[in-house]
Amino acid sequence: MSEPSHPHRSHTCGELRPEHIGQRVKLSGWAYRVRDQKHNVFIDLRDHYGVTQLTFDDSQPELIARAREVRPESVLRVVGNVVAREKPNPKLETGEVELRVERLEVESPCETLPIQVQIPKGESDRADEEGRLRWRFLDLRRERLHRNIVLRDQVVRHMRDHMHAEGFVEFQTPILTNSSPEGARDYLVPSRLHPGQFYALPQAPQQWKQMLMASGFDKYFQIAPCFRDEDARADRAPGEFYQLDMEMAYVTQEDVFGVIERMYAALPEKVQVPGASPKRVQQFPFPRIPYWDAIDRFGTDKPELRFGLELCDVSDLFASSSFALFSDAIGLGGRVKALRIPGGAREGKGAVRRLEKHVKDLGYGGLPHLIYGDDEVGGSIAKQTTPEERAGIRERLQCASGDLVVFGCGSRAAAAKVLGEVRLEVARQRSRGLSVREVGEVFAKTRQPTLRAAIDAGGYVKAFRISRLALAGRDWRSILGEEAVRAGEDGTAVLVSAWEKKGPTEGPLREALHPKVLKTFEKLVGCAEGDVVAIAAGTSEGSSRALSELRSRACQALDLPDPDVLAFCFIVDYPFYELDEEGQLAFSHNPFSMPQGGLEALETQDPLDVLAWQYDICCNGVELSSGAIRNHRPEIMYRAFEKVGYTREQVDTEFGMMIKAFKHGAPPHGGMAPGVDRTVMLLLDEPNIREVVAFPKNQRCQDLLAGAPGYVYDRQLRELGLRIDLSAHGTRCPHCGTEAPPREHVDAHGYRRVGCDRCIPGASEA
RNA sequence: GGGACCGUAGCACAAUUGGUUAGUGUACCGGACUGUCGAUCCGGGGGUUGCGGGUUCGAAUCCCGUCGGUCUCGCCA
Repeated sequence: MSEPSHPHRSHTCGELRPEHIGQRVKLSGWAYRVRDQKHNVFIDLRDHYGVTQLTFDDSQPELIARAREVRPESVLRVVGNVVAREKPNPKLETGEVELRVERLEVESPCETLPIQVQIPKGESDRADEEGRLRWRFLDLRRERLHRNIVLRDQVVRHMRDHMHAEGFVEFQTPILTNSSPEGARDYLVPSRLHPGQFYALPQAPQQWKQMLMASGFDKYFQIAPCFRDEDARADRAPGEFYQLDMEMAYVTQEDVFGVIERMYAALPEKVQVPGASPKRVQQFPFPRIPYWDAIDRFGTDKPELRFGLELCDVSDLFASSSFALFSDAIGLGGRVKALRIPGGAREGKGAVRRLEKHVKDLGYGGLPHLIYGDDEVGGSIAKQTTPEERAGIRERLQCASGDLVVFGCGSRAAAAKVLGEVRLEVARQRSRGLSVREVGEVFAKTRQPTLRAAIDAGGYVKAFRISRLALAGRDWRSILGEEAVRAGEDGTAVLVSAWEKKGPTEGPLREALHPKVLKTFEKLVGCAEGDVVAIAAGTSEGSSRALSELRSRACQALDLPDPDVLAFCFIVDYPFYELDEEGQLAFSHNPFSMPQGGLEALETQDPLDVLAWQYDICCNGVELSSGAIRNHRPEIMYRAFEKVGYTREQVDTEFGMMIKAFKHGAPPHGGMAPGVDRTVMLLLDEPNIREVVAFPKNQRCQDLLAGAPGYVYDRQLRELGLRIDLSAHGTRCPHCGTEAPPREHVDAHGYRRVGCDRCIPGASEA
């Protein structure tokens, strides 16, 4: 048989199927797992496309000897024959065949791995954040991260396709530009040709897209890098991130919403996460919620709409109350708001304390609450309130026995905000366990017949847990469906059981779960007494789909956020101004948005009542973007800025480019800029933005792989006319923290560095 | 800049809550094994418990400082 002629491969590692049996093929890839049985050696060869099992036997002693020497993550090139497997592996796409190797070359051997690409049993792929960043190219080989980056491409591609299909033109705008009017700190780039002057990296291409509108391009978009020197969050990358930046001329905000909601509504079907349950959009068109409505109902301007538990205004019940905390707040023009947590009292005193601790950790004073029993009412403010007031609350909120009612008071926003935090915390606590986990290991040897058949055919067992569903006196069987054992149409088996101290109550799951592995399972899934647990076995997709269906049913019945649902909304009618900490009038959002009512509103209304054509898009409690219909009228802009203390001259100098453009025929225009990274996080259920970025920075904005930021050569600084002066940065060495004033040094390589004498040895003083 | 939690072998985690020689898994090295597939079994090497100081007869454990990590408030569209 002739050898495949391509120097590296004839097929990929995800390609071989039974129809290739008998062919002679060449594969290249990484040695993923090596299973050495001396007389038989198996190597799983992995590339971007999949995994193929290579086999070696002792008919060729020299070959198998070399196969046994192969170290994980070495790059191999092999030639061999595709044969059918004696025992297929349903977990691999190529699992029906294997490659009987006849030639093996180690193209690029791998040293001992600093982090393992194959995740060891019982370990998390999230462990050792620093090591992951330092060895990012290895981390990126791991299944989940590799998959995330590929899915990110699908998201970005969908965004591009959608925007083009809607008639938008893609642009690239300057990266070296000047400081823009957004509020964050700038990254500055010193200019060599103009010593002492600086470029700024764009915080967003805001000014440029408005220039393009003034230039007549009508519909602009860009997958735009944005640079902001601000501190990180779990969902906010430090330094840089990407937005789908878009802007349109001659539009209302509804025109902008249409483009964006069509893009997001189509996204879940364009991006399928392998092995995960599909996402669906809760409501289309997306609800438009006025800013103050969102605050009043959810206590936040980024409401989580996947479950109810809305806040209720009870100010009228306490207007003349003898309970001073509430009546004083109302007397000062504020509100008293209440949130009913159904069954909240049945979850024990610990649950109330946890909620109280949560709000205290966030800086609130405490959490006044009432506990409604069959007849009596308890709780922290039971003694300070009258029976009439407590009955009024019971009636207003339709309280049942076992409900917990928590209160917030203060200004309209403050009263709602604390309850908004409680609302989210309740949902967080109650939805613990809802995420689907792979638990195949526990059931590897089960003899439960339905499960056994499904595992053998599909290879996967997954599980989720509903916290305390069986405790709350609810009929969990009717919520989830009658039978404890089900076989789905595609051969997927589903087992459901409530949980007691000793384990599952239902026979089938008890039978499937060997007593020896019960503890392992309980630890893995987090089962506790009163929980209800569902497991499904079959293919990766089949088991996910079956569980997803069950879970959605439970979430609906229990008022929990369904992990498979995307609840988008637009928040509209933001206030144009607000008062800052010193009580001064300030722009509440973007100073370049158009006030509703235009110049007349600015002249005649109380500034705090003026609304802006300013909006946000949120999903599942996460802000994806804000945007606005812009203010393209210089006279309105001067007046708007005047109110916050800017003179005409200041506006002209600071925003010269914009004002100039708007004085030469600018179209009405508006847009928004949804975050690309956050969109991907949402779709992939990733809790941290680093999981969807190929080369992220750590919290302190360092790239541990590239070693950025770093010192530069002394001559570079001289060319730029710069000196380093750390006198305003304390008297500690930035490396070791010792109390030794850092000094500038030029080290042996010519780098200009800062540190104490101990940290930069051998350096000569600059 | 503030707060919370964390830091033990390359990596993940233990250490009966202050008590003998700091353990287990994985990775690494060696051995056994003819169909494995997260292989299994046996053996071996590997530790300044982040660093500095303090309390104590005795510190991985308690206290202070510091460095590093994650989350969070401030900040941020």
